[in-house]
Amino acid sequence: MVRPPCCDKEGVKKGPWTPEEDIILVSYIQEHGPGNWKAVPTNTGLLRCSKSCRLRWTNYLRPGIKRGNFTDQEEKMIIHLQALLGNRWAAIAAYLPQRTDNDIKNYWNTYLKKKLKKLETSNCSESSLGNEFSVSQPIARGQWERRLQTNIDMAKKALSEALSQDKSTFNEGRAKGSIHVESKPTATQTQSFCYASSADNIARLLKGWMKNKPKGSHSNNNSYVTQNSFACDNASSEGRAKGSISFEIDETFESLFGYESLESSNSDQFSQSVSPEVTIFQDESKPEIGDNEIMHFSMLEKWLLDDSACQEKNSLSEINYIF
DNA sequence: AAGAGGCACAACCGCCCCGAT
DNA sequence: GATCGGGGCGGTTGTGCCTCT
Repeated sequence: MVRPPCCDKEGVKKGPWTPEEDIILVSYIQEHGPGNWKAVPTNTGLLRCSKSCRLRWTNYLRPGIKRGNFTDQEEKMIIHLQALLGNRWAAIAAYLPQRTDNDIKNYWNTYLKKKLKKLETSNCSESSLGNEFSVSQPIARGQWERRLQTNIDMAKKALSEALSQDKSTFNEGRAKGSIHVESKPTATQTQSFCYASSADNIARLLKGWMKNKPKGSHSNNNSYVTQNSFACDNASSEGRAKGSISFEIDETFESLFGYESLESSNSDQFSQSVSPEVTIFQDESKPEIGDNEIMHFSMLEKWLLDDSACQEKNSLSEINYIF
């Protein structure tokens, strides 16, 4: 028996999300928390299927997401982890806080895969890419995996400990679903911060949208797209002068979400500034990461990078394992 | 200036897993 | 234990932008 689609094909809107839709979705999630996606289109009036709503949230609207501009370290981690784990993007994303599996997947498919293939073909001439990737000693794959597993086990253990502590300290104020907080902010604190963090993402989208808008889009026109806005704004948000348009939008969102300033909308700053006090969304963005977990991930990352430093020469042989 | 081709990325599709009943 | 449904995941597609000729 063929399973029916998650929603009716008719009356379901497809294609790029509009800022208006984003706002509706975020507002709803602010109020009800993520989860129960089936109910989202019904309760919000969005003409989107539940799955589309979930993806939009998890990949783009969720707070604390960093987009574009992969660093060298991240790139190396992706290469290592892909060699280790294969195309298990969700697993890889778990090691790269603030990155989504979709983002990593896209980055791999559009850039890294080609880069590595180039490397592979040019590798005959050895060291064509400096010392970054070259084949010399065969890697002790089993050892590598054992070390990874050990760290994963440690992380899991830390997580379960953290969670058990949470349960003892966290109480009824919790919304349904997967939401939980580590410390217990006041309702006002939580509420306003959640708005801020999500509004932040949307504001960045809108700013990017407004940049593109003069090309002929109107506010009621659905032809606009929101892509690239994060990357652009991450790069440009700091030290940016307030133009009239962005200022208007800021004001709009300030009034709409009660958010003080959107000008500090750098993801890194965001995560740094909030990491000790985890909000429901912060937590939801990486459900399995607690403070201890973060510590272990940092450790793991350090280990990966340290390891990459001494084993980069071997990475191609790992990569060849995949190709 | 215009068209072709490539690139980047958001979003969709279909399968699978897992918890609830 | 079987069935159902929601959600997660990976693969793929569609589309706008950019660069080259």
